[in-house]
Amino acid sequence: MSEKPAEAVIRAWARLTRAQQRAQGEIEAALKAAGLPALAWYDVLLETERAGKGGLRPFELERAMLLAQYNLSRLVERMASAGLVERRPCDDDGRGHRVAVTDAGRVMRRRMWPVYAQAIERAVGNHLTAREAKTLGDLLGRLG
Amino acid sequence: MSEKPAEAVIRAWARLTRAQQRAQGEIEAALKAAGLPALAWYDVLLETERAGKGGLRPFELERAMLLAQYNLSRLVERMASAGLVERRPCDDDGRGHRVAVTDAGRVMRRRMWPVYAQAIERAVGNHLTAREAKTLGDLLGRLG
DNA sequence: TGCATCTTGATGCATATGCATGAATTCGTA
DNA sequence: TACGAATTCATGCATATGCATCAAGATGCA
Repeated sequence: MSEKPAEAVIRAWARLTRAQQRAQGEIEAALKAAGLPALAWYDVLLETERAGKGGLRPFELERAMLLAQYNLSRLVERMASAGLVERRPCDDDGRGHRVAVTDAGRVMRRRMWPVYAQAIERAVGNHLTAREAKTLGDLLGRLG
Repeated sequence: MSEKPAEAVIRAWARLTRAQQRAQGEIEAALKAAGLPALAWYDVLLETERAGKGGLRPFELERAMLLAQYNLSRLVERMASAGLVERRPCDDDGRGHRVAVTDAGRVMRRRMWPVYAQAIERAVGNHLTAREAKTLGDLLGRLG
């Protein structure tokens, strides 16, 4: 394994990056145009909502979001001072804490979703049939 | 058009981002581990080599790389002071200039390629059959 | 031609990221 | 239990990015 990549692999990689950059660019622009926070904030809100009442540990968020530790630490800090999440002491581990979404955070996520969803549709859905979208998702899942 | 995205579309988008981040992370790490410059530098070197003798205009690079204008301006500046590209006055347009690769730049790109190629294979090729890689590339091309 | 407008590119300033490291706590194990 | 190693998270400092704006040259058109 890990020899020279075939042409098709190189092309797939090049287009993967390009497609992602383009789509993300459009989506971020749509959010910003609507006066909403960036995508990363949405992801934190979603993960913390999914985690339920007790929230989750920063290192869990870090893995879920593929974010560097220091990066996540500061993201949470900014979101906390914006009132969208809160840090709570962690009973069973004195080193860390838990990050939980606030009511304002839940409201914000609901406000973001329609804009986000429409942008996804424009950037991705519009270019593919339903069948293609499924195939694409499956293939990308293999890389995950 | 542009209504609510289907589940498959949302999943495709989520995995697109995740797969790209993961692959890019691995590839950047491989380059860094080899003491080589980042991916963006490779792209500039490749584009300027492709452009041939006269190089190309910053705004062309900007579009080819989906990079913001100020961002590209500074990237070129750093690469120029590293001796990998050079800025030349532009005959037919006094506002701008041309960016051309230097010999050192060509050498650097050749040095980067084996590391880059192997990282692509590991991050992408290893997970897909040849047929799948082609399908993935085609589908991603539709988003471009 | 003359002047408003657009294009091209750079840059000051605020913000975000990367890197190295530190501080607190827990874990593994002798 | 005791203590070195590992985990969790924050932070100072350097670098990179985003935003607004500026300067200089091209372009269009009255």
